Amino acid sequence: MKYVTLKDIAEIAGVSINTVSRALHDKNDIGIETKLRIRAITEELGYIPDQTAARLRTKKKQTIGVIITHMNNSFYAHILQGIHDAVSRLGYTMIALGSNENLDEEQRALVSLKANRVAGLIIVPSQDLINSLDFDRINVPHITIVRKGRLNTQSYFITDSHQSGVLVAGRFLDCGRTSPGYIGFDAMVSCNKDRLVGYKKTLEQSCIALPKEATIHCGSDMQSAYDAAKQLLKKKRDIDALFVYNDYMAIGVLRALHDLKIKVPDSISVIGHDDIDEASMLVPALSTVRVPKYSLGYESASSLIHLIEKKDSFSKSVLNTPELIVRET
Amino acid sequence: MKYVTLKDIAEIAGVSINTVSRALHDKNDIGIETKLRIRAITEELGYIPDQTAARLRTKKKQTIGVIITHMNNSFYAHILQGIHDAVSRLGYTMIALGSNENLDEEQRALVSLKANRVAGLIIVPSQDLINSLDFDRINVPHITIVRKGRLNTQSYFITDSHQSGVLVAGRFLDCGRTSPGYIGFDAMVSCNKDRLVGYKKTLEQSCIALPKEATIHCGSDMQSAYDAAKQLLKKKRDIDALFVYNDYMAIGVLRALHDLKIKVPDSISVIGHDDIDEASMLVPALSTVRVPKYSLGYESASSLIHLIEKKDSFSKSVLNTPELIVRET
DNA sequence: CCATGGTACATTAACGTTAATGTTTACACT
DNA sequence: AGTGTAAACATTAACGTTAATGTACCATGG
Repeated sequence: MKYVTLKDIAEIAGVSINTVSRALHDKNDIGIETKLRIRAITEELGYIPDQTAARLRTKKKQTIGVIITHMNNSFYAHILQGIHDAVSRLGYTMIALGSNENLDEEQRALVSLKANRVAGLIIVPSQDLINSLDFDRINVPHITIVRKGRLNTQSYFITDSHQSGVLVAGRFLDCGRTSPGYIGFDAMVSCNKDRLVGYKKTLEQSCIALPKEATIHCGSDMQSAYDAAKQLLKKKRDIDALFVYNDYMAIGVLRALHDLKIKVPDSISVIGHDDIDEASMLVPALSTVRVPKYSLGYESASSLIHLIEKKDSFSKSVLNTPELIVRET
Repeated sequence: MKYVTLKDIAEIAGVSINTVSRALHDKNDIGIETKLRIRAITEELGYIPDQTAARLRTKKKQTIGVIITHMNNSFYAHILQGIHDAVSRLGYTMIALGSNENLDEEQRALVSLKANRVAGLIIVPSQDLINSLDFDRINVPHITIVRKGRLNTQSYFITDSHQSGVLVAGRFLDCGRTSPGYIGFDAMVSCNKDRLVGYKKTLEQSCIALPKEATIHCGSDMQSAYDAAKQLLKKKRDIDALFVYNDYMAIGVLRALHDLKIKVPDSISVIGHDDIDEASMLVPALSTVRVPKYSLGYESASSLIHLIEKKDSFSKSVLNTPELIVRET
């Protein structure tokens, strides 16, 4: 409740506040025995420095803000872990907030993080890219991850979504599937768009069409995906291969197929995206596209901090290469 | 990069810093036209108050720290959402960190949060309760959730784990199961212990034993649960009912049973705990015990803030009643 | 013996706020 | 005219730090 301050320590030690500060920071201009005495008192009182006051003074902010879309998708849990590890290794702390794919919450999160004077931001831009954050005006160092931002101008760390589409299409072609479908997320989201393009083009190179009525875009929760899958397969029963935007949604899709009594993978093959923890444990185990979640977080945070500290005018865009993981679907 | 300050606004408006502050806070002692002029300038410059500086001055900290064990279990995502909503409705912000069920990380998280001068803490105590946080020494208002703390003295918001065990045992008895098993988490964790006691006692009241070799304790990740289930069922093949510590682990257990070619629920019935999003979408859909995740977070955060602001010497302990959700396992 | 320089401190100021206290001006009232 | 008072501002101080600057003391050297 009442925190110990430098002043408390100074009074007990009978020295000035500044001397205590110097003693704790191993600065010069301090006698060895004074230093040890101060250290002992500090230890005893359980002093924990007030980082907020220190930051106010030094103008080094040392906090990285993170805005992700979904707190309940374990895909992001791994990314957060990566960010957290990188950030704390470099002496920073992390504040993570969720936008729930909602522009209002995204804006509120942004304001909250700026009010807390974060040194930089890592953002997964929310669904509505037309109206999403105007990155030019953020005026805090920032990068987007997972998805490109609205203007595609700022730095981003994403995976090669186009390549994901290519991989999945290739797999379906190898299996001799002829009637592919796609269950995607909001059509404007960059990674959704890129995946779809890579998927469709690759299919078309082998003269397999992806008709408009075989693709559907829905919300990013399991239930929406469940509903979308049912709707899609009622409309177009002959689909024998389904690429789903992410594994989380694919869980709903698999359930829908089960309820429709469509056998996976005999009647229909399903491939998700992300390779979340659940994927290998599902029955049947979900085939998917693996992306380096942890390192995506770790590397993006490391780069952001590098940018902040070195003040490079960096505009780095990293494309991680995805990897197809074939399991049972 | 460079944030607008009150000073900037004051210079443009040609007034003192304090006048700007009063204008923005709707204080008295300010002329209406001056106020409007200042507001206009503020708006134009996109001023966002520095909460850290304000908190330093007012000594109102307005941040709640949260330490949870698992970032990647969606059970906690819902709790966090509840905390976040409660906290922000009351004008606070939230910093959430994960301990990964690890004492060191838990300690580091605690220090980090204290260094950021949080007003209060919501903690899911980590696995190793013997050595876990010494809550008496935290000296910041705090409550534990989900699990009791080491000394069981401080305030906590948990669900009635004993009752969970009773419900599951009752269900197994109703189905005529005679050889129950338990796949649990660390034996010292309060909710694990309580669930097991309720489960075992209820079974024994109907003269069904829960032998030692039918219970196993393992790590809280899917893979550990998968391994544990395999091990348990190789050792004791006749188990026909399995209560699993949580749904997340149950996903691994279901997969293990599938790999062992044991039919669910024909040969063995499985009930998890938490009712996470995935539960209803699994094939077969997981029967489970539902707990009010969101409201657990919401209510605990509301209470904590009440405690902080009213300075009640509160020692509130809330037991939420769990609810059995019967699905297909 | 006094200037020089180093050691080990203290003092002061600043970060961006907010709260308490001062100050100026205008105007009403006796 | 002189006093009181209220409105509308400014000034100052404080929150807990850290950085820059100041100072007392002692030892050293020419």
